Amino acid sequence: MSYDPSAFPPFAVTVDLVVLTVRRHSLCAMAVRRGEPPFQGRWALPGGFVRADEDLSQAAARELAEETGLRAHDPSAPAQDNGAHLEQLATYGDPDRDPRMRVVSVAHLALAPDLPAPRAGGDASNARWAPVEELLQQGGYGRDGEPVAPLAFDHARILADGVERARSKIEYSSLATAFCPPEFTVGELRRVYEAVWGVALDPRNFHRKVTGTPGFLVPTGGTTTRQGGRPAQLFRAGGATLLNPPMLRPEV
Amino acid sequence: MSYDPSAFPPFAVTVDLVVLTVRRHSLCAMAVRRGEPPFQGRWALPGGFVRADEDLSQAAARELAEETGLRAHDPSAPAQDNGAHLEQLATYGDPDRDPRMRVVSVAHLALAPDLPAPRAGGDASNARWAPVEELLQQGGYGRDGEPVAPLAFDHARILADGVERARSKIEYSSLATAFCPPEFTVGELRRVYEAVWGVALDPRNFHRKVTGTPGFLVPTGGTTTRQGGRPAQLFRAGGATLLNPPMLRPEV
DNA sequence: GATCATAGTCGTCTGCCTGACGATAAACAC
DNA sequence: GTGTTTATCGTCAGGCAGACGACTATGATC
Repeated sequence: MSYDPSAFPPFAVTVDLVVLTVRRHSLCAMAVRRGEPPFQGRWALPGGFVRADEDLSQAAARELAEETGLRAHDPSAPAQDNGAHLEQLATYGDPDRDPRMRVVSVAHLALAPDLPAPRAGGDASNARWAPVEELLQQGGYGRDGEPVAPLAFDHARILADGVERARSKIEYSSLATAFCPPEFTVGELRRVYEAVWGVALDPRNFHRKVTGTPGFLVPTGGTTTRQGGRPAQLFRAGGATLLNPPMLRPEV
Repeated sequence: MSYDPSAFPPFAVTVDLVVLTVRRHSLCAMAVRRGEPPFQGRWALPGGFVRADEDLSQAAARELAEETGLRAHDPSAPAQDNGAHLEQLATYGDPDRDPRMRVVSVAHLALAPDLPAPRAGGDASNARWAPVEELLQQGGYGRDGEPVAPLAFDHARILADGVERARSKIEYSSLATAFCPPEFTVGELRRVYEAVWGVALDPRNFHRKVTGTPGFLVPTGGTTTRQGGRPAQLFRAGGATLLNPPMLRPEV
């Protein structure tokens, strides 16, 4: 590794965010509308430049706060301070991914409970939650019948990678609780799995599995009927982060 | 995401490589000795600057070839052309990780079969395979009694992350075959798992498991006695990349 | 050449986990 | 009350993993 200063080309470094949540039983991602070229008017993932004195995770947490108002979860802090889970996803550095200059983007994945309304610098019309299938379908028509343009830059690929990471990670970790409010029921947690995986799960087996995994759920003592039906026990996320044995995703 | 050219600080972008192999029943990583400050004379992970017209994975493959002579496995190509498995690991961008300038390093993980001898620009004394525990122990004494200096920069953390990735990934993927030559026996594959995980596995249960997983192993018809004992069947890696159900790593 | 050490391969048994699904409980709507 | 919805407990069969016995086929040693 030689550091002759003339030997390396300068790069711009950004962080892009795949912010996922579950709304109305479907997996949604945050998208912001680009206000300037290139890809002006198209939807893109939120993100921005890493500052000179910032760590990558700091930059991601700052962007997350700016775009969504969410505080990032300090990984060293105890669970569930209502902050979002934030982790590095992957880095994208194709020379042509930005037409203007060489940009390397360190994508991060954020998982958040369902939130009121997005804000992008206070302008709600330029930020929204959209179902990931809608954002990923190339040039189809959205739910409202409007034609859908693909995401700007290589953001469709980044989003797809983030969704895949989330889908696989809730199998063997307790990360699905990051989509839930601080207190939640087994049924709400099951609906998270169903939305993220896009499958239906047996409520009885799911209940047995999650309540039988030590450290996954801690009962708070309270109950709720906010989902209708018989009152359900409320739980908080337990200390366990790795599930062993894992949740099994039904095939196909 | 605004692109005011005056708004972003310039970064240097490098790739660092965690190259792992299994030698003499222990997990080893490639280390190179630094020829210049900072950390002159200390061991470090191989790596170098990303060039202006290079993708990140291209840069990693180029560095891998330069430092080890290994060709990287094109992920789109069929398995086992004797190239190494190469994947992106994570990106490290702490503002202080390099004392001279702002460097963001995109670390990659490479898995290779046991190789003859390393070469770093043809100079063997400046590159070696070392057991990962030896490289990761901070300021202890190596097997030869010499004091061990920690790896340069944040490379100990990068190596630890790479080792952890490899340990977990061989659980649910067929990646352990990347440590094996094109043809190998069940026992050789088992010794890979034992070296990477640092545990002993039951040869009978292991044999049942790997030969019973569809697509994991394909018999070549040949046999070998290179390990002594009764001749063992030779296998190639099958097409399967994901193991379902996974290999189970014994707890502690 | 018999014996031993080493590896490989095939079976058996038991316990645990999962998927399928029946049954009951506790709320709300009418 | 009746029906609907959701939650929760139980049962049962099949599959897989861990523990481990038994046998096989080579090379090494005496």
